[in-house]
Amino acid sequence: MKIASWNVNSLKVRLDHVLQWLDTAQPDVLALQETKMTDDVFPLEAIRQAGYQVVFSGQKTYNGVAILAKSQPEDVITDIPDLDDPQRRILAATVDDVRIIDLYVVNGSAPGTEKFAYKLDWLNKVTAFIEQQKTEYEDVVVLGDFNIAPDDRDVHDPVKWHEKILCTTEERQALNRILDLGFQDSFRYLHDEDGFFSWWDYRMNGFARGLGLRIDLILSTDEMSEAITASYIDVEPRKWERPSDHTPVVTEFDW
DNA sequence: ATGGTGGGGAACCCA
Repeated sequence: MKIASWNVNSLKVRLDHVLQWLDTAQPDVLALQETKMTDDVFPLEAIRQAGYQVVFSGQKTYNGVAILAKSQPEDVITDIPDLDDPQRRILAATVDDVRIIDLYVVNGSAPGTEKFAYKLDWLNKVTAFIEQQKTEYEDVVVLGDFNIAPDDRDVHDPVKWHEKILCTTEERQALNRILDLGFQDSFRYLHDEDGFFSWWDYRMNGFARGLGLRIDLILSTDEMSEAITASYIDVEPRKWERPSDHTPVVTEFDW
């Protein structure tokens, strides 16, 4: 089972990239973030014609998540307990008996801001939801744009980013609380080197200069993690014309 | 300390 995640930064602009990538990568599951569109204009037909079923939760202008899969995603959840939130950042569905939880984690702006407090509160509530889902479903994959670089290996310049947004101790502790529920960072399960990134700022020519962070993650339960056969970041789409600022991350399981 | 670029949508918000 091949599972992928990609923050597309507008599915309207990036639809051709997604279709192109699906055609060659052929994942069983692709979780998208930042579709930035309402459900009534979601490009259902184009995705179906590519051989994928899809469920989605979108809104105007911001956020928006979708799960594309070769099998029909079922038992869809878009809202979680104690989080009465118009922002469409959460989508859970079952694909081939694996519970897929697609997250577009709050960016958080900067430590000390209201948005940062919202990020930590949001992560707390999502962590409780993941804990609940883990009791209901045996096999769980939590993936998406976490907007957290797990540790300094995931940062091109850890000194410059020290305690900056995406790299603060509080955010990393929040991620660790999810991992402590019994998940592995599937990329780290196979690779311990630094210098692998999934996002580069559009500004200051960040991609060409290697100014990246690894903030797009695929977490798998400890048991599923033993079946990981490959985990990697596909940087190719970041080189395409008019790219997303994120590139797809992929994990393959013998599952 | 600031601002750079890109998407959305039509003046700024968000990242």
